[in-house]
Amino acid sequence: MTINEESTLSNFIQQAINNDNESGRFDRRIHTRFPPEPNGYLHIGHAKSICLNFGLARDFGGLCNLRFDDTNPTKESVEYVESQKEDVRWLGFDWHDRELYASDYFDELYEFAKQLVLDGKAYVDSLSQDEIREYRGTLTQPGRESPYRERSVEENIDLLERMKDGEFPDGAHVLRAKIDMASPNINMRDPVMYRILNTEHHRTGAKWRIYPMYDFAHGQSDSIERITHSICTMEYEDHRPLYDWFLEELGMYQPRQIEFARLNLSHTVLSKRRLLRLVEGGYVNGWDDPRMPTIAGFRRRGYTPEAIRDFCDRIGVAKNAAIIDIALLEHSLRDHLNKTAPRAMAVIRPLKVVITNYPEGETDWLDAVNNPEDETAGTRKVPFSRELYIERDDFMEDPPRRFYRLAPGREVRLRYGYFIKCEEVVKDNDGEVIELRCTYDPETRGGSAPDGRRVRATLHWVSSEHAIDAEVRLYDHLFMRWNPDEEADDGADWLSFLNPESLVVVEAAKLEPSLADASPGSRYQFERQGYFCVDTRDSMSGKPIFNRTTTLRDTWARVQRSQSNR
RNA sequence: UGGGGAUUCGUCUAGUGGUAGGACGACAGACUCUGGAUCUGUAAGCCGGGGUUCGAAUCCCUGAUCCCCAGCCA
Repeated sequence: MTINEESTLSNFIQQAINNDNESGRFDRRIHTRFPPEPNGYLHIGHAKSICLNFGLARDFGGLCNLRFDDTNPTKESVEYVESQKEDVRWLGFDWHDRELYASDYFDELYEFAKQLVLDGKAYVDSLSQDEIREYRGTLTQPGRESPYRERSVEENIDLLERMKDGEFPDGAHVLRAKIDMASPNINMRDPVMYRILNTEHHRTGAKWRIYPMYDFAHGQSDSIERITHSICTMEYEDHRPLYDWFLEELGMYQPRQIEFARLNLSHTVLSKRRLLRLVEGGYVNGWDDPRMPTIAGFRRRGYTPEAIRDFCDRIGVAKNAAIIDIALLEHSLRDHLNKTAPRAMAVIRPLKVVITNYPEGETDWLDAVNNPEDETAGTRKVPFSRELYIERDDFMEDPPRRFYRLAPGREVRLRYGYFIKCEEVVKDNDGEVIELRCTYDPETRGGSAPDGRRVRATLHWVSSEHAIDAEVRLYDHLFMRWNPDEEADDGADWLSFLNPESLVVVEAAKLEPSLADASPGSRYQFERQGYFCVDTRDSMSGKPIFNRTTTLRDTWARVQRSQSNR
């Protein structure tokens, strides 16, 4: 896949690394890490970080660790660890033997904490949670020092050990760094290093009763792993002075933290809280619902890792809050699927067509190209017979200007088949068109006329006798709004912007018979309609279910839109 | 007069004192047995105001707007 060399080679993080290489700051060594907290499913925003961190390591000939930031056992689980590993792997990245955990360093971290206490740089605070908040001050007012701030080293060590040994209930004490309660940066106002959590950890079991906070664990973990560039999102910029402070006070090797803007995607939400609400509120069917912006959701929807990686390369890396048009993701998707997905014919909303001059009971097996973008994909046979289905949308009794599909008296081509002409329209008592009676030209077999006659349209079709039935799930954007997070003028909230048509189920689509044994997860282009994949969860042999990954670009739809706007 | 960060086509993004470029999207056309793909072209931008300079997106001053921070979450 071609990547945009220009943009991938000129983002500010690459420049920073180049500078560090020139100055020899890290001995020209590059070592990054992707540090998810195993408390949920990875989403497209994480994909940006994964591609960035693993990509940098790849491009600069360095390494990238997978490190789980598992410092809060109340929210984390092995299930999440497993799903996150699967997602990183699926995206195409390999951490080799460096599957690491912040919890691997709990012993060392505890020793670091004791060292700071011994140095008079940390103390045990026994204020309640509310009191600590009160003492912290506000954004505009400095905080006040805790009455416990000047406890003796001996008392602090004693209390800390007893905290570790499980002598106290949750919240009784915390260990705090002694920095500056008047700092304009709230993170420096004696931040909490350890809190008591009488909870078992998914990896360390019942060993610990106290767990380190992010700020006390992350930098030291980076340092222990000899990370050179610790890349994180903008909200951690205010934490960088603290990151550096711990490492300096501890006299440890110091990586460089660099912040970039997290990804926002149009027509969806990416905050963990909102994603969780969608799942728990039943607005979608689980974390891997094909409408979810999770890696698992995209995978089930039929997206390819190549498409997501290409997207991450295209969006660039910068520091300003941006909302990327989801159309860009869809562009990367179509770009890859166009080259790789075999074509097939499927009629989603069938309209019966009888070829009146075609012999009854006869079947003609026609040659169809599997992928015009890939000669090696070969050809297949599709059956033609007297009774067919075409798409309802491909016929109009009273066609408007620029509609050049089938209409009474008009001739069109059936793809890889024959030219047919509509002779008669059959309706039911309600005036609904239920059948078309057409004639075919035997001379046009394969799709071209010996007399050089041309037709304006080519339609997809299936033979009714040979077609297989399938359920088709038509997915669309989850939200109707560019930015659902932005409150509406009338105060309506983000959930009210859910797209009621984000999933439309069609029970009885008609597929060409070659699709009968399509395996779960396999992707196709249904010609003239879009890319579809066999659902990996609900599809069963004999009763296939296809998910629409995305539509094809639709010029006719655009024409219709511009006509109705007039 | 709390701290931190940001602002370049509709949306992203390059630019590092010397012709504002690319991508997506939009529009127009060519081609086409997918109204797909492909190809060609068009429109579209430096947050505002001052200043420095032969020359400013870039340097200086000033203002505006947006984002993040007051978890014993990460």
